[in-house]
Amino acid sequence: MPELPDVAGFERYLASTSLHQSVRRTSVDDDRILRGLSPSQLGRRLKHVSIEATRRHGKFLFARLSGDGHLVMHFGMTGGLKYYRREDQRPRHARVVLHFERGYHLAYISQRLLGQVSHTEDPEGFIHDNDLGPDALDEGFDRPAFTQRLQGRRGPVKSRLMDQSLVAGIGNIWADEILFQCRIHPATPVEELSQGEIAGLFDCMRRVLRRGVEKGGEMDRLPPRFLLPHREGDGRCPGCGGDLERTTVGGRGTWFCPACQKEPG
DNA sequence: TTCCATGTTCCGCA
DNA sequence: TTGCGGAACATGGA
Repeated sequence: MPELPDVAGFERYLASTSLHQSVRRTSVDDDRILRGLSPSQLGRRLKHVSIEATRRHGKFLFARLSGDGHLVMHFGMTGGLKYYRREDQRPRHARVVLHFERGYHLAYISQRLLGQVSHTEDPEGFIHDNDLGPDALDEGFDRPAFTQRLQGRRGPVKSRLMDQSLVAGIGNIWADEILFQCRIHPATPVEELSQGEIAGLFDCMRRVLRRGVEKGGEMDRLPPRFLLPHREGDGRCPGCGGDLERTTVGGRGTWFCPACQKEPG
């Protein structure tokens, strides 16, 4: 689930449940989820410390600590957060759990272990070191900046949209939605897009992701004119009513409307 | 049983 | 040297 809209939902969830609560202890269920620090190092970082603020960049979620630095979370292909009271409410695949002084718990969930939990002193440095482009919804990110970052790039537009070093936050699901709303075929080579199409793509990206964030990433709450509710549903294009098609672009399963999104060339 | 999955990284090739 | 495509990774559901 976790692309930009979902992680934005996790950020709100984290901020509404877990701020300003001192951590009594931390448990790590599977240390393969940790990057660059051991379970005991994480435990020391978090002991008697609270989360004071949250921040998201692309698919990464940062939690600023009252001690030093920030807790960093990435959710891989499956994952999320759950705040709970009783131990029998502990979710399956909880890999890291913060146990708060007042008796509540916050679980970081990652079924396939493709996510990561780490620590950084400096989110800006972390973003740079991980070669992340600007967040797709960053206020300061605009059409000219997007166009410039696309300059000289090649390959299917969908693959470039999912390239985190170009723009951070878009994954396989929302890339399909953006391209559908923009009426661009996902396999279109990015070097074949006109300036106007690139500008339109940027606008679609912002509009679609903002709507996704509003809905907290929940597909069934999206407007019916969106592609996402139809790909697992009736399989029909909400624009023309024709059958949606599934293909592979850049090795990833891709849904599109063959009538509305014209084949390149 | 086999295939597929909303992500990232690493390796080979152009 | 740089950038792109595909495989690998780990787990579980259809």
